[in-house]
Amino acid sequence: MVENTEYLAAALGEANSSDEDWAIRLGFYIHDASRLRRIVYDTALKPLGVTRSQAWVIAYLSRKDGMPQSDLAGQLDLGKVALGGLVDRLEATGLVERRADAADRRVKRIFLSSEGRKVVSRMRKIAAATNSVILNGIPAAEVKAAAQTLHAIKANLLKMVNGNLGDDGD
Amino acid sequence: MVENTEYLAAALGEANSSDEDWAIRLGFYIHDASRLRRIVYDTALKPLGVTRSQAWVIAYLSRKDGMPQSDLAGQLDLGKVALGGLVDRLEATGLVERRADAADRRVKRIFLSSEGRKVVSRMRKIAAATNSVILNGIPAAEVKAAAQTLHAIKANLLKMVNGNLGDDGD
DNA sequence: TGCATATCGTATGCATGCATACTATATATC
DNA sequence: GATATATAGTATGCATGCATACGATATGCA
Repeated sequence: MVENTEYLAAALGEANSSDEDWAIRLGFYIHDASRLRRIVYDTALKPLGVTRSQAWVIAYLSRKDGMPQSDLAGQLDLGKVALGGLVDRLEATGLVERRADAADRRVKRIFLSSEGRKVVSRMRKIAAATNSVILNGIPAAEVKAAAQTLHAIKANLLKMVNGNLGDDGD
Repeated sequence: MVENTEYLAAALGEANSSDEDWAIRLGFYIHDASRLRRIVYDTALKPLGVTRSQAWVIAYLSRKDGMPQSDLAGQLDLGKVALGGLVDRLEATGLVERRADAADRRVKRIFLSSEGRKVVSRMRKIAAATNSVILNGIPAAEVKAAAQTLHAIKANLLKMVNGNLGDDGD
């Protein structure tokens, strides 16, 4: 949402000691990188007619087809409502299908359509290509280190968000 | 939006070579960390009655009061419409004020109210405290390295998004 | 002077996400 | 078996963000 983090870092934090400063910057960079990644992926996926959120749903289904909506929401860490809306739209474009569960009539299971499967396969190529451009020129060691640090940050954040609800062991 | 990245990384990428794997994970971690940070900050700011987006607007204003809406939108990298909505809500809660520009009647300048100023000062304390918890236990050197890597990634992303529109020299 | 063009902010409509509340259905407990 | 409780999905309404279109002004150039 916000890109010129230098300014905002100054506006939000008063710290200028170098460690504090990097800490504040990191937060903004995470935010910026995420936002820009979203834009880039949305643009890259536009020809497929799916949004990023929709893409995630069908990517997930391509590995675990036929999940109940609630499970899918939990796996993707989305609310039931948000996932319901996504499925609505995916169903409207024919990439996905809701089928009633025979055993539990409350449950609706979500299945990829064959059209959906095609989209997933095109998606994978696009995602791989996009990612390599995004990381262009950055040494693999740095990428790995950054990933590990972010993983630790994510663990801290998860602790703050919930006492560890267990939906994410990662 | 999605937390259990391990699974999705596998679903989206086919690569398992370690470098590729970290590259893919990094993308998801960026996304997860950003999303969780958002939740954490929203929660922390809730007592102040402002959302994160609103917080950014007033934080920015605390340094550059009286900007025209368009400039503010550009600085915060938001669309005019999105910013207009934020200002609507901030104005409704009395943190901010729109005043007509005398010279150019198209322009409305945004000013922090005294109430808004109070909120900003409380915000700063909350933001600093929250950030230190988020980075708890992570060595300063790692934080700095991650920030620098993300900065490079951000630069790549900016190149992809636009040919460098110049709104973000950072 | 006067029209063509650019810019400012608003109006609209779509996609997402959140929270809360509600319906239908299961399950557990007495 | 009957009632209390939990779970699956849906309905609603708010906050954000995007894109497009528009009305009000400004400005540039003939």
